[in-house]
Amino acid sequence: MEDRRQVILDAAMALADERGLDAVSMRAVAGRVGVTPMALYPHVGSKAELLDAMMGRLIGELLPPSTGPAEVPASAGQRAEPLPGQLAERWQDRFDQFAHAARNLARRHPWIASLLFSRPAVAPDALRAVDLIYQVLLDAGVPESQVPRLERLVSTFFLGFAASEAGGRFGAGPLDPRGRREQLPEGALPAFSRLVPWLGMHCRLDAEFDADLADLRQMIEAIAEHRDG
Amino acid sequence: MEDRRQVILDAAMALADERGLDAVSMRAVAGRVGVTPMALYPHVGSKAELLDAMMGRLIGELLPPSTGPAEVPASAGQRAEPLPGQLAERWQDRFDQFAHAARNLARRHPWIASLLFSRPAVAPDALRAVDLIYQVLLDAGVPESQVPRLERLVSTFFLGFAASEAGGRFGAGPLDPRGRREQLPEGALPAFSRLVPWLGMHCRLDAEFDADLADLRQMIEAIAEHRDG
DNA sequence: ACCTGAACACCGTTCAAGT
DNA sequence: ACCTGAACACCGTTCAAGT
Repeated sequence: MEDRRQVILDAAMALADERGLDAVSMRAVAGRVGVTPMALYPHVGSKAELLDAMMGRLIGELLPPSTGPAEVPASAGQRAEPLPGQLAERWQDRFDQFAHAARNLARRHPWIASLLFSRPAVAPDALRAVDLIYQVLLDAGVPESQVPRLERLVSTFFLGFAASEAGGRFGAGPLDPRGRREQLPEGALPAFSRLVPWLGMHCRLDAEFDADLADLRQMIEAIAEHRDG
Repeated sequence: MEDRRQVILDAAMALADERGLDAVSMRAVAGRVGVTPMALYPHVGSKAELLDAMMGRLIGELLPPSTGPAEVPASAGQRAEPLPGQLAERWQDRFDQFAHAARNLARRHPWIASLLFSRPAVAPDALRAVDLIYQVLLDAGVPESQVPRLERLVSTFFLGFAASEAGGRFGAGPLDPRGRREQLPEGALPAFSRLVPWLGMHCRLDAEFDADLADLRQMIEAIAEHRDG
């Protein structure tokens, strides 16, 4: 009985991976399963619940193997580079581990970013991910009163980066010939002219992400140092 | 002739403000203008171009009055708290000014965040916004080679925060009774238990945003100080 | 030059009916 | 218990036709 549900989820995720989130319609998913659209409803409730379930599964893949059965594991499909079963000792390494796992996941399943922004991640595994970052921040020495706020800051950046990468916000960039700079009067962009040598750099997003992580770690350390803030 | 286009844009933005981005269909916009759906196409090209134009207008509202005519200004409608015509002297103040203007705009028009993530902001005014942040970072003493990357880091956070606020990601929070913590085994969330006293804080998102800005400013200062990075 | 109307290929979801 | 088929109220967009 739960078997049918997993098959439906598999089909929906495959469809999202292959043809984007817009291609995930109840009709298309049903077609892939080989069934009438209406046959899905008893199993997934509605389209919104289907999307929530897809999100929950992906977040589960992000985490180290659970100690308890939060959700039935994916029946088939590639498990996408989860965190290593053994977490690193240093908080800095755990921070980078999680960040890279999240970004790699988002690159494999680009549709997750827009989903995460559009609905509260209330799946059990989402809470485990939050708890993982909480622990990183506590181990770094961040005062307890600041930990929840910093978790939101950091995960907002991770999500934003993933969404930007997936949605193409970083893609074209200000040097794109279609960037309509010509429509602006001379001198309207004073800072651009000074920075022309550096404006092609964002093609190397891997290096950029690493540098961002280094800056965020430094920020966390600074907050941990003067704990009176 | 351009008059009709502005009327259509007004209708689309009003619809988005009142009933959300999903309510902006070509048919609904046309109905509001008092015309057949197909009458829109000569003026706005397609739905995608209509959404781009809406985004361009909103970004224009964010900026101090342009020195050149980047776009015909909004014909009617509330102009939503743009930056003051006179920009602050200190980069810290300009940083906060811009961040607050962006957040207030996103609260007034919650649909902009999902739009910004889903298509590259290639409107002329978007480049002016990027240039404004470039200038702030340069004035802070950030090395030129790091400025474009830091602009993306900072604006990614701004956008992510706005999207999270608009989409409800911060909303329910981990203390929400529907947050299915009960489904997790005891001890699965070790850090949560230590932080229970602080988990209600995110209801005061205004204060949280200010604290985030302070941390980001500190990060920028740290990068400016050892310029050898 | 500008708009209309019918049409095409889609949506999510309800409801009564089948087996 | 599980699935189907027809229907309802929607989409964006094309195309030929009107004025």
